[in-house]
Amino acid sequence: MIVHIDGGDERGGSGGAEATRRRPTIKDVAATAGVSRGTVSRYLNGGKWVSPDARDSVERAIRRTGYRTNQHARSLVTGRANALAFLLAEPQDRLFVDPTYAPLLRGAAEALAGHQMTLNLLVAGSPEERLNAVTYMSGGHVDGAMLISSHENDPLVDLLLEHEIPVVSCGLPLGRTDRVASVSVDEVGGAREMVAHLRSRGCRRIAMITGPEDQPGGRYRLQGYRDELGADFDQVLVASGDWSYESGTVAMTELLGRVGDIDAVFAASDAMAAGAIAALRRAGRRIPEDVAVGGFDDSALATSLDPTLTTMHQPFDQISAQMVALLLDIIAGGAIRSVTMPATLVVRGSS
Amino acid sequence: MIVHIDGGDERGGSGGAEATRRRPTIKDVAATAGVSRGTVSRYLNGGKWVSPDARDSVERAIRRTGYRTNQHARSLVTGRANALAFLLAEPQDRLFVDPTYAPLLRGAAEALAGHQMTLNLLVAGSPEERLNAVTYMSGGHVDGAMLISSHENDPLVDLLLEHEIPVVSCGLPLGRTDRVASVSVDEVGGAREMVAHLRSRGCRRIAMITGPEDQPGGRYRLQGYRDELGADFDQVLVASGDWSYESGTVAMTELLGRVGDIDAVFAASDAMAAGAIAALRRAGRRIPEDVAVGGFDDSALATSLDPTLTTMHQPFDQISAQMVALLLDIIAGGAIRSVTMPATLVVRGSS
DNA sequence: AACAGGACTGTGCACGTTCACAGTTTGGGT
DNA sequence: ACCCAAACTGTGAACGTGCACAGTCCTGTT
Repeated sequence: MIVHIDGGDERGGSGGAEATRRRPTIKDVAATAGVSRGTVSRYLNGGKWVSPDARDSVERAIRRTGYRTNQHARSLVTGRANALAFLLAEPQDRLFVDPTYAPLLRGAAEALAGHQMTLNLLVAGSPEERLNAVTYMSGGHVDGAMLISSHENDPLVDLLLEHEIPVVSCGLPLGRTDRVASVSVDEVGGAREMVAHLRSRGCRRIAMITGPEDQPGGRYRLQGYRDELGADFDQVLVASGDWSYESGTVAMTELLGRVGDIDAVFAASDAMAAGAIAALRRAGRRIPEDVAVGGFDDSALATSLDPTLTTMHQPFDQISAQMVALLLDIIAGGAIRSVTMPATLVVRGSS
Repeated sequence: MIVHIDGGDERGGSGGAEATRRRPTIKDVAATAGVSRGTVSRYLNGGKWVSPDARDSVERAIRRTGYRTNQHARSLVTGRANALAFLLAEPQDRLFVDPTYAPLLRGAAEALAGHQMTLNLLVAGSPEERLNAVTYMSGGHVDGAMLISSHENDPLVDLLLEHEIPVVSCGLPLGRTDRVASVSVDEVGGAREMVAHLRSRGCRRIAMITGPEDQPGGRYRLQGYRDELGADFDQVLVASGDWSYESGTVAMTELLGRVGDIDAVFAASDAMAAGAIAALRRAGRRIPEDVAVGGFDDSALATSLDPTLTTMHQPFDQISAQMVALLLDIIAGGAIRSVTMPATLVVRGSS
């Protein structure tokens, strides 16, 4: 390791110069604007009950002094943090393997920017991290939490409820549907639509690669597949994965070894669909001529595959916007609500 | 969209019951412990100059009251936020495509947990986001920033310096090496080592797929490649990518079309190496018999490829730990320093 | 016995903001 | 001419913590 030092510090004023310019406070603004603290405060919080004249001079004073409100002081008195947590309940090694987190994160940050709020990313995979995260959140750092990847009976949900932290879940929180708000895509309906689409293409032996049973996407997409197939459902056509590319490859290989006449496969994620495509290629099957492939998510992968992937589009931007809206409403005292949004079929080259 | 409402609010106490239990403050702890606020405060901040007796009763009182320190009040008086920013300077569409961010993020969070500090993730891709992020940071929310993906002449660096926000960059910040601290891997040396390795395998026509020229990893890995090859360097053997799998495929296809006798390729990222492998396969080349492949990063991809990927291991956990250490030192008044760490060759099936 | 100094403890103030409340002005209706 | 509400403004508390300072006690030395 090479350590290499550049320059020193620029501290210590020369003589009596009042070098350390204190950060301007609301008092300074009030003084230079010729009004009182109260008026400035009112201006900062919406401008209700402040005359046009006062408004102008306050604005000028803020510009002149370079004032910026001290969030800590504000939070101390209001009790609000003006921040929400983006809470990832994923074990360490899985962090960000799911390509769906990025658009969710981005959408939430964008939606929040309009409300003068910010996003704090918290990772709570291990029990220790869970505790840290809850301590942090209940410490007043955050007004509420967006729970991103919840598993069935996740102790995190109980901890959040126990500490009375407003929370909205992405996807139905299995087992606790009634106590926490949620925004979810219509998993069952989406899966049914994909299966119906594959059937309309003439496929008759449609396999499925599922996600983990303890997550809503894993459970309900399988349910939709089963519902739509009805009497045609056959357990031998189902293999399970963990959302990842690799697990898609493994599951597809397993399916091909088990069943000879598969003519379509519906994977519960685009990544698994990509893995399945790789396995199908290796087995010499043509896509979509021999086997049609359908995914779920409409992630960036879908268009960069060869062939491009038919998949169910999840409206991530709307989902995150809804999560923010719901959470802010709950924080403001609103009721716990749940919102379901439709997934829409996007037909591409793989079917 | 289906909206569906469950239950109402549980507000409004029944009669005169003092229902809204105020959060316990340091004063309550002091009262139940039978000591003064000062003693409790001293206990909380290291326990220096507090007697064993007092220590015990404070500890008991904290447990009994369920006290948790109010970070906002603390920050207001100390001026410190006890949080660092993880600042991603990536345009929206590229967010988290780079698999190297996750281990960095995780490592930083872990290193920080030991210091009772937390991480705030900020995304600053667009000019608007840059401004928001800087406003947030200079608002006192954060004590310093870890700049993750810096590009040459990124205006973000100037903004940070201008607002006197302590910053440490991951990778040498092109153009401003002297003014901001940084932790970087020895890009040039690492690239040379990989090229030397490929040569030691008997390869003579070693191609390279580079990253963007405006990022240190893009620039210096190419320089190492060029340095090591010396007189054997040939511009026709160089194609450029953008770190992504797809760009690796495209670059490799381009190289194969341009040069016939390539017997090795060094990709500046594992993802591009994976893309290159796909392209080589498609062209009927065997790996490593016909063409050896080397990557850079040693990301999770490397071991899940077929064949497994020879690559340069980046010590992400050490890098993030160093970034945290350097940043905390700067915040404490230390000098601006830069640290370089070695990348180590990991030989696997692709060479 | 007086004293010095270390170990510990308590108190008042400051941090920068919001909020409730009490004023002051204005304008319109009686 | 009077009054009342609406529109605006200023002031004195808090909010919960850390820190400087002034104490008090105890132990060992002169």
